[in-house]
Amino acid sequence: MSLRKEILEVSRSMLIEKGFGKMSMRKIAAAANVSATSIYLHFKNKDELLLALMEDSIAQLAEALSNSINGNGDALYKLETLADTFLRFALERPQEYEIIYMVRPEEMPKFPKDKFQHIRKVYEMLADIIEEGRQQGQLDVDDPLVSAYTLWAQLHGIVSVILSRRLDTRIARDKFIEQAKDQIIQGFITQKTPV
Amino acid sequence: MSLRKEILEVSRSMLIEKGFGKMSMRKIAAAANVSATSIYLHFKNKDELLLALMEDSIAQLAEALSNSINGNGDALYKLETLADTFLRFALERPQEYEIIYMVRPEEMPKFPKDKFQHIRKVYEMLADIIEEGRQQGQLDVDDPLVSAYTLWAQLHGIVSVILSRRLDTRIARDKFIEQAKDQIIQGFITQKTPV
Amino acid sequence: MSLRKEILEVSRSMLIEKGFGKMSMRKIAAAANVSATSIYLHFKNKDELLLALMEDSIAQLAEALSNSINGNGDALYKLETLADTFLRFALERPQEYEIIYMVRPEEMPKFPKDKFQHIRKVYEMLADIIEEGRQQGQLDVDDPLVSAYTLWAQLHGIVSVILSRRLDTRIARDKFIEQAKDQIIQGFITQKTPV
Amino acid sequence: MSLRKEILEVSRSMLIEKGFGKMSMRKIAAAANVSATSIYLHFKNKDELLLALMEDSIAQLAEALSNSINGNGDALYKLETLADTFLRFALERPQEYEIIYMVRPEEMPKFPKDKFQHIRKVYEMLADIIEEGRQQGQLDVDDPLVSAYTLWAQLHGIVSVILSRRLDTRIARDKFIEQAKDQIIQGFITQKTPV
DNA sequence: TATGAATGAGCCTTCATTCAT
DNA sequence: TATGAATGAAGGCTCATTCAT
Repeated sequence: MSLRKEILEVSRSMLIEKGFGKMSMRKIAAAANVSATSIYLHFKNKDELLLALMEDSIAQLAEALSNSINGNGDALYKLETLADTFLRFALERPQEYEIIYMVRPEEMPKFPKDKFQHIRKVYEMLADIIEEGRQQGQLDVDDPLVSAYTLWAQLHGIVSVILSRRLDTRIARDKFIEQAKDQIIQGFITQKTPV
Repeated sequence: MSLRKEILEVSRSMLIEKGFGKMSMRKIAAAANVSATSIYLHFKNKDELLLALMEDSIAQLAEALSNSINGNGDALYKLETLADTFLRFALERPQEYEIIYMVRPEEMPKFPKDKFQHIRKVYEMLADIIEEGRQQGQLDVDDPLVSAYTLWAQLHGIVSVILSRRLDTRIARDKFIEQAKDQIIQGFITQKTPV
Repeated sequence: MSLRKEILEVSRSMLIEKGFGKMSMRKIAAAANVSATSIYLHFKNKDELLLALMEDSIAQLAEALSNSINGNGDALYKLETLADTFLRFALERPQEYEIIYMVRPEEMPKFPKDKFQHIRKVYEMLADIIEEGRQQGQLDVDDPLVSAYTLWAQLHGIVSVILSRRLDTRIARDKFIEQAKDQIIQGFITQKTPV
Repeated sequence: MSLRKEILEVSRSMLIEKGFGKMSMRKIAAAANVSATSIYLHFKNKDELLLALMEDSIAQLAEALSNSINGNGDALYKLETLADTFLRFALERPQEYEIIYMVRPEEMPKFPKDKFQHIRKVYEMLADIIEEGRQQGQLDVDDPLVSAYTLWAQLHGIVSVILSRRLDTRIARDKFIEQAKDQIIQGFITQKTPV
């Protein structure tokens, strides 16, 4: 494996296990069995390394979502599939997922916007499907792009509560996820007789 | 103002602005115009300081939510009010809100569980209202406590996307919030003719 | 118990258990359930506190030695008794004993010489007994005062090896002590036929 | 000179002059004209630095003792030579010597036992010589290994009193040493007519 | 592409001591 | 006699980064 990849992999684990503050160049170097200096041959500095990790994670999530809808089914079915995929990705590969949200907002400006094009594409894919559902009368939404964001946000909320371990110990994780997913989707569906 | 309060206030800003890792006792001391040592007269160490901040924030959110429903209205109305209050609190006082989620999960064990009783009470209040709505046939939920958590989680997702500045610049914040809120509530409502 | 005594007692334990470096005024205060400031009402500073501890210990050792020889027996017997007492005191009350040697030499000048008069008296008592033995032909020594110091020094060596845990684990402590004591005394005794 | 050696040398002085507690990494760095950080390139931490100093000192003492007996003479002569060498080493190079006893017993467990093998070898050399003297009828000892330890302990006592400046100002240092040495050796010698 | 040596800045924390009460 | 609040100094240590090789 190339050193670059090795560094990324080691960093990813460390980032998740110890948090950004305790992910140190030294420790990464030690874990990758190279000198600390060597990291700088591949990444300009710690921020760039983090950015590379983010890009990677975003790309993977995007790919997972894309792959999961292979043309089959109507808009609602696709939406459910996407929600499923999103939740599964986030919960099965928390490392990848969490990194996307790891950069603190006030540090975001440091990160070049064009790196987030990938994620925009995902939103647009979501918006397209929602728009499709709207036209078919299945979904009751106002603005599809906004809805894409609300959908993602709600799913992120579910994931976030679990990954940050704020879920009550009295509550079964799977039940929580199922119920949440149903409610979220329900919020998008056209009601026959509006309340 | 007491030094203790001054420290808490200064820390709170710093915690939000720079994150826990970069919130340093020295900087807090400097900002509060006291010696670094003095902080230790009021807080045993950095962790305890963070804990005090968390407790504070949780208490304030709990109070805001409690105050907002003053007996008026039916369950659905109360639920909408609570969602409103939650979002307003989080977005108007992001400092208070964010601190609640600032402790990274892997560091959670450091923090005594009993400090989170406060937050449990909030969940139980939510659950009670949801149960009330269920009995009145307004809300269609399975397990009220679980629903309390899914509600909170979805609201948190909305807040989280905004505060972490992941919202697309093309999207109007207010529109996003309104639409999100409607969808979330919609997910709880009993459908006349189930789809 | 007077606070002064309480402080002394607490300090003594702490001094032995943690060493001078880690015996802190704060910790002493905490252990004695008083404020750190209060210590300064009884002792000018940390050095004075240590000095008080030393004086105390020296006085106790001196007393133990004095008491042990109550006129009975000849000089050799007295010498053996003193050696016994010395070793027993040091090994049974290592706290008291070690403090006597705890002040580092380069810090000795800080400590007023007249505080060590007590210990001089002990040496003089030893010298007197040795002189008595010399006159009776039992002991073969050159200068009694010098001999008092060599005796003490050798005994101290034995104690020191034990207390500093440098004794080989293969060696039985009691055997070591017995053999050492015999050899030391033997070094003082007049040989019938000098070698 | 290599920085490692420079650090060791500077530390050694500081350790003796100020004691372990007041020997600070920063001060060592300053005295060696390097940054404090640089020390950590050569020694993992303060304890390891102390350990390196100890090992060094032990090795040097062991070597001095080994070298001093070059096969010549009988056991008694060798024993006297060793005592001489021991005392001279300790008093001429007090820094090297004192470090051997500088680690406080309660901190000993931190230090790996196998580092003290060197010193065991010295004891065994002593024991061999004593055993030789016993077989030749020159020395009257019970257990040679125990005797090796008592010999060392007695010599250490002499050194200790001098280095810790507890020797009475009325007493000539050289006289004290000579007399002590004679008495110690005397304690080992077979008495023609036992008393 | 890789490294060892080096560093300045910064970290959390503890300390002995003082001062006003 | 006692204290709570405060502090300057210092401690061990880790960090991201650079430079010469």
